[in-house]
Amino acid sequence: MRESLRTGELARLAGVNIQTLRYYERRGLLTPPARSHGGHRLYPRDAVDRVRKIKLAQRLGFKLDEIPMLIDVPRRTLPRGLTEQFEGKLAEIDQRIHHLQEIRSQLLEVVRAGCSSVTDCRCGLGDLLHTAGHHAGAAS
Amino acid sequence: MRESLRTGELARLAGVNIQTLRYYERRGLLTPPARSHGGHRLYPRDAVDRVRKIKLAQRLGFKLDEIPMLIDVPRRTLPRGLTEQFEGKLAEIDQRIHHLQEIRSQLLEVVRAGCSSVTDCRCGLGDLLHTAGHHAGAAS
DNA sequence: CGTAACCCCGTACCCAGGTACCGCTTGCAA
DNA sequence: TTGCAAGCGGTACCTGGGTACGGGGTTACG
Repeated sequence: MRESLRTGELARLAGVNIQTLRYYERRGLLTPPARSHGGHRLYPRDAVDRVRKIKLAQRLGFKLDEIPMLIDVPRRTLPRGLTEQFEGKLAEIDQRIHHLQEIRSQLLEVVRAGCSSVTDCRCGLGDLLHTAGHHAGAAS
Repeated sequence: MRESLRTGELARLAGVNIQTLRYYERRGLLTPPARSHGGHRLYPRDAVDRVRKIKLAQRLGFKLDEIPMLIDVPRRTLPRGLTEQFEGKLAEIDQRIHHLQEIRSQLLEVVRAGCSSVTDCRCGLGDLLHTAGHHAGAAS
């Protein structure tokens, strides 16, 4: 087992696309690795870990730009804000859920009103969607 | 009251940016309006309605590309699929809510474990986020 | 007729998170 | 030594919904 990984190996092990690794490097999420004398990237083995952590943080809803703050913790600059990061994100997610639920209930209202026919439409929102059709013959 | 609106007036009345109107026109959401002899757009008054309907459909979670199918109902081609459109979108929204809820519960787990300190971290997911810090001294 | 405000068009840019293509090297094996 | 996959860098493109800029033409009002 070599002590360094090449792009393709890292990509396979971490479950991402090769291009993605280069993209992360451009974005500053991965430090530029050593190179072979031919210029090929030679990743340390724990790069797998790092990429997986990135992916995990992503699945938890963090944006790429937010991730370094989470995982580049120097173990000394003790991040008092770490829990706050998570709590903030939690609040963010809650808000998004809430927003979607509002949309959901409005949609449900439309569906329940059952405006399957445009000429026989009696739901409030759906009505709004059709008024021009009903009232403005020469529209557009 | 003139019977046609200029771009800026329509934009103000419908609550969108002027550029947005041109963008909608490019996207086929607004039919190209008449022009003054100098080339300025002259929108019919009911264009306000149309733009507002577009915005409403958008708030209900529809993409711009999906909106013409909803509001360009010729009142004759009776859209058997109209309710289906809404139901489909509802299912889509439900799925997104569900996905966010999964994220939420994982985040909650992390927060509850309270890994405010990296050296005193005992949560499962948070642990994953820190293992490199704990175990791989020379990482990155 | 002057001039301010408005509008024209095309193009480029923004966010996020990648993906694809190109022509050229490198590494490794037979 | 040659063959060829895999990797290289750079750039362009994708989705989605716009926004901004620049350099000009038009309109309305006085």
